[in-house]
Amino acid sequence: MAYKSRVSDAVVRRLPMYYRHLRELEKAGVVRISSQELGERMNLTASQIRQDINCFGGFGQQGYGYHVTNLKERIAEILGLTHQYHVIIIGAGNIGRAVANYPGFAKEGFHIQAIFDVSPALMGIDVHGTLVQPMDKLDGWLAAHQVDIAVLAVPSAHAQTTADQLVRGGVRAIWNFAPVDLALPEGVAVNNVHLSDSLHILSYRMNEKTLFETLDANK
Amino acid sequence: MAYKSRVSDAVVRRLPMYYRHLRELEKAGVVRISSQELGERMNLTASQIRQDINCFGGFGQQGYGYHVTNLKERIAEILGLTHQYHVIIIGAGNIGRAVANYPGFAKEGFHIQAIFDVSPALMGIDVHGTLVQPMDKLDGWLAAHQVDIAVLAVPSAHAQTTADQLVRGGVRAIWNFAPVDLALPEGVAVNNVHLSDSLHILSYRMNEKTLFETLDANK
DNA sequence: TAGATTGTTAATCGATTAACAATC
DNA sequence: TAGATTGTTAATCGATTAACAATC
Repeated sequence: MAYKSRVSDAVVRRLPMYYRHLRELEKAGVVRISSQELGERMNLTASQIRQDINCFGGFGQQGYGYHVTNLKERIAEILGLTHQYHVIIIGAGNIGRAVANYPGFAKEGFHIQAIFDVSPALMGIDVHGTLVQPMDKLDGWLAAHQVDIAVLAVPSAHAQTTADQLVRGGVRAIWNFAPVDLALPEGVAVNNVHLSDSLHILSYRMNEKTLFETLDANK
Repeated sequence: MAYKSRVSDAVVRRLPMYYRHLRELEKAGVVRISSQELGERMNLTASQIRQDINCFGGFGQQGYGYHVTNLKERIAEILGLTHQYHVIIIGAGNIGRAVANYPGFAKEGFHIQAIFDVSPALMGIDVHGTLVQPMDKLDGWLAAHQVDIAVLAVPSAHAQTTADQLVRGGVRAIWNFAPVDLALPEGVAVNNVHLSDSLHILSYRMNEKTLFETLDANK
């Protein structure tokens, strides 16, 4: 049977935010925090924070609140940040290279093992200590190495076929930067970074007020 | 009084998706489409599509459906993509440069006018036809030019202060790539691209099943 | 006209908030 | 112990889905 997530997307999207704030609090030397205080900091209700955390277990203590470091560690586990991951990057364009050069990844357990591209001009170029390989080496690489995560940073026209290739090769998760909604089999995780969608949302928000003034006037 | 959005975030987040699919359909020569067909394509219910679209007006026709090009144009207007925008980039690191080099932006009306960075090593470097300027030129630039959108691609430690500086300089919208939740006054739009949050969500999803097997076992 | 499909109202479902007993 | 704050159940709110009359 298809695996059905037990935690709503709304909650999952907040998890990295909790992790970020807890790390900051820990860094600032805060030892304990109540759902009330954390809520004020994060612009959430205390109730929501307690509900969210209790999807995974009771990590707090009545009368005391939450131990910052402990809760941070629990959320790191929940997010899978206590594991190590083998990562490959498909596409050595601007985005692929920016991801490869992102300093925090290796520290968090995401280790870039290889980077592939079609363009002959980029062949053999050194990207953050990894040499760009031609795409026709991809199948061979997948056969020879265990790859956990593939960063998909290819033009949209090739995104789905490349994703299929990655899935056949045993990749467990795809971090997709192509402006496309991929169709993937059950069991392969995906998360999208749709940059142009994000810019369009920004553009919507900065124009919303004017938009409705116009729409209302034309009624 | 503070401006309260009339359209829920859930709807706004779907708008760029509609736009993307309608552009593809138009390109494929599809002239008309029903909410039913569009829903199958986008994995949404026909009902939801009609509800979403009717937040902004009745763009369909009973018995016919929606005219693809017309609906695409209406959504482009809603998203503010029929305007031209003056954009500056703060931070000429990997992300700032990747954004600057993104080919689609100018075509969609987002025109990069200037790029700033603190690092002396990057001064005067040409990024996609624009010379990197030192940060102390930013205030002067903002005083002399009308800037609609700032791309904020600086280290998190400087994100809030830089954002404040941009707001003082009259910037109307911030596209934020720093892993920080900015505090901004009413009337300044923001949208975040939290790359590490996105990766953490991917990591969560690929581990969720195992996670709950462990959590359940420990009960 | 008859058939199709929208726009819109009503019903349902799920997420958020409130309340409070449990307990540290 | 008394005070504080969680974990959890119940109430509310909002988003999604279903239904159907309007109409092209």
